[in-house]
Order: sequence, then C-alpha cells, then structure tokens
Amino acid sequence: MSDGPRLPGVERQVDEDRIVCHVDADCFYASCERLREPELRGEPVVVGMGYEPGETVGAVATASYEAREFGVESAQAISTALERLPRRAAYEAGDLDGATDRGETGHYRPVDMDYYESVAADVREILHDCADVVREVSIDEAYLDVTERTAWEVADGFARHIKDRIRREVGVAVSVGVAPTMSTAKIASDFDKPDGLTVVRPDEIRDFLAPLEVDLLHGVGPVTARELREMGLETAGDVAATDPEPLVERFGERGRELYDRARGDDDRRVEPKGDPKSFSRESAFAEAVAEPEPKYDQIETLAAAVADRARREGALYRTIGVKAVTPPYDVNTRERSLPGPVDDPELVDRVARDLFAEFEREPVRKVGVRVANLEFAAADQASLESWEGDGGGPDGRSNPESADDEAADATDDEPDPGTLGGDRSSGQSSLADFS
DNA sequence: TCTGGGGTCCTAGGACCC
DNA sequence: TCTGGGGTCCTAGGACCC
Repeated sequence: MSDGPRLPGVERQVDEDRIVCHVDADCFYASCERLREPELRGEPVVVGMGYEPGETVGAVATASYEAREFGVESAQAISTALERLPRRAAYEAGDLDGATDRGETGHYRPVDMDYYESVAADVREILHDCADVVREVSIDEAYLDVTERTAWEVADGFARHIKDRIRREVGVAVSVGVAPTMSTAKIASDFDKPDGLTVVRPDEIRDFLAPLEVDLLHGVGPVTARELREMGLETAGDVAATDPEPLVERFGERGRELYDRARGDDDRRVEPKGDPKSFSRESAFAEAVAEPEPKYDQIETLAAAVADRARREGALYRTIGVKAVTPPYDVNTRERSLPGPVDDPELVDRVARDLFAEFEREPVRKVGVRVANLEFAAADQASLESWEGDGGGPDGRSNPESADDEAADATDDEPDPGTLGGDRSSGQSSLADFS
C-alpha cells in the first residue's frame, strides 16, 4: 500500500496509516482476585459492592466468565446477581450455615481498588515499554500507537508478544485488537474475548465492520441502537452504506461520527490522556429518604471527600454541583460557578448545601457532589518537584504548550478579589504539601 | 435489568456582550 | 425601537463508557 512513485513534498493519505493497538484486560477485577487467590481460578467469581454486612444496595463490578454463564452481568443489581449465584456467595457472607452445597455456586469478593490499581500499574509499565504513545482509558484498558514498533506483516506476533509479557510478568489475561484506527482497534479487542487477539489490516476494515450489530460501535448505547434500528439500520454495514444526512439530522455531530466509524474512518491519533475535567462522589440510600437531615449529612460527607480529592490532586475548581436522584429515577443536577478558581472545602460544603436546599423535603434515592472547571497550575509545579525525587515521572506531559496556555489563561484572568476568587494561596500551600 | 459509582462529551436555551 | 448576527459563558439534562 505504501509503495509506488511519490511526488516530492506531497503527503499521501496512506502515509498517515497508523498501527493502533487496543489492550483490554478480561474481567480485570476478577483476574486480580485470582492472582492473589489462585483457588478462584476456573470458579465463578463476582466482584462487587453492596453485599457487605449491613448494606443493601450495590452492583456487580465484574463477573468472571464462569459467573456470566449463570446469567450474572456487569452492572447488575447485586440482589439479582445473588439470585443467580446464591449459595456460596451467601455462605461466604455468613448468611447461610455450613450445610450449603458449595459444589455449584460462586464466590463473592468486595471491590478492592487499591489492589487492582497496583496490578494495573504493572500492566501499564509493560504497555509503555511496548509503545511510544499510550492512552490509558481506564484501569483496565489502553490504546497504544505502535506504528514505529511493528509492521502489518508482523502485527500478529507483536500483539502476541504484548499478551505474553502481561500474562507472564503480571499474570492476567488481556485481549488485544490491532487496527489502523482507534475505533476499529477497540472493536477488534472485543471481538475475540476473552484472551483474544484480532488484527484488522487497512484493507480489511470495511469487511470486518460490515456484519457487526450497530450497538457494537463505540458510542452506540441502547437508545441510539433502538433509533438506528427504527431507521432500518441493523449493522455497521447498513450504516456505512446509508445516506449520512438523515443521521446528522437526527443525531447531530454524533451522527456524522457514527457514519464515519461504521466505515472505519477515524483520524484521531493516540494521545496521552490529559488532566481530569471533574471529580465527583455520590452515594445511594437503601431507599428514598424524605427527611432533610440524612441527606445533608451525606452531602457534607461527599463534599468533604470531593474537596479532599481535589486538594490531593492539586486541582483548583471553579464550579460546584450537586445531584439528587428522585423516584422513580429522575436525575436532577444543580451547579454554580464561582468568580475564580478555589481550593476551599468549606465553600464546597456551603455551596453544595445551598444547591441541595430545593430537594431537602423531597424523597431522594441518591445524592452526589461534584467539582468541575478544574485548573492544575499548582499541580504542575508540584509534580515538577516530585519528578526530581523518583527518576521516571508518571508519564510526563506530552503537550506542554497547551498546558502552559491554560496556566497562562488562569493567571491572566485576575481572580475576583472578593471572598471566592482570592483563594489561590491555598492552592499554593498544597504545593508545599506535595514536596 | 427497576438501576452503584466515577467519569466524558454533546446539546439546547438563556444571558450577556459587541 | 421590535429588530440583526456572532460569540461566549452558564446551566440542566441526556447518552454513553468502564
């Protein structure tokens, strides 16, 4: 594809072809539990929250493939999951006596993020070793630009190498998809799960995508899938072959994107993830609460947690928001922007309470607190210092220009001298805390 | 499937400015 | 005065992802 004569100075489209690798750990939390508890191998494992004594709400975070055979699914209510995998889970939680037949049942483990983070860090190290650019999407998923590390003829072996290293050095299984674009690589890694390896070469994209159901496209959820089907579009091939205009009319910019992705067109480059845009904490009540006190108590706890998180991350915030979920499941959000960025836990609490007042007498199932409009100027300085200490920094900023621009903007905008905006010093003080 | 928690991006209307 | 257009910010909600 890349041969043939070329005019000097003329960039051709094919020169832009990248080799993108999407690496996705299989039921990651369950794999981690098996790592430290090998007896769980081959057994149905459910990792979740809300099954601990005294708790009644919760959901499945990850189910092993063995557990999925019983009908347990990710995001399922923990109660439903336990109906399907009841006995051993109940037994291990102490709800049943020893007479329970342990033979055909599953294991429940509560989420232990700290441990999963440590395993993920080991995986990340290998990924960064295998690629020039890595974008970490979540704890168990990343895109790699491996254009300079391999070639299409040997992409298979390269992907195999990544899988083997992770398996050997960390001990968890991953699925890998290789394709010329991020969106197709993502679908490819999903194609052959678990422990999968799928390579889609540039000339195979359209044929690979065509038979896939629309909801396999990234960004198509239940709502969009239903609407697409109403439009007579069942597969990616249908979308690729249709007139894009009605899609754009119905879905706006997303419609255009959908059309492009269904055709394998996606010119996004793999880039490291930037700073976070928001921090939030939320928590559900066992049942809807009408009295004000328990809700304000939760707000206070969540506000403190969010403010603490922001401070630990070296972030200033300019927007504070709350969430109130009322029956049956109406999500209400309220937010307020301040004149300038702050690091002020007391203010988060005050503003959150104030925003929540309108729901204080309403039945509420879930409350949340959020800060957004983040600025990381102080954090950048702090991490500069921490880099001196430990040699290899976390990832380095690959985009110093835009980061600098933002920092410049932040300082150019004279913060309001009033109570809200004049708090930059506390951001500075956290710099001292970091070093 | 009657629904946990932490995120991202997009849209649409209104305010406000020039 | 009843009328234009463009741009940006703010807020609320919605869809989606892991």
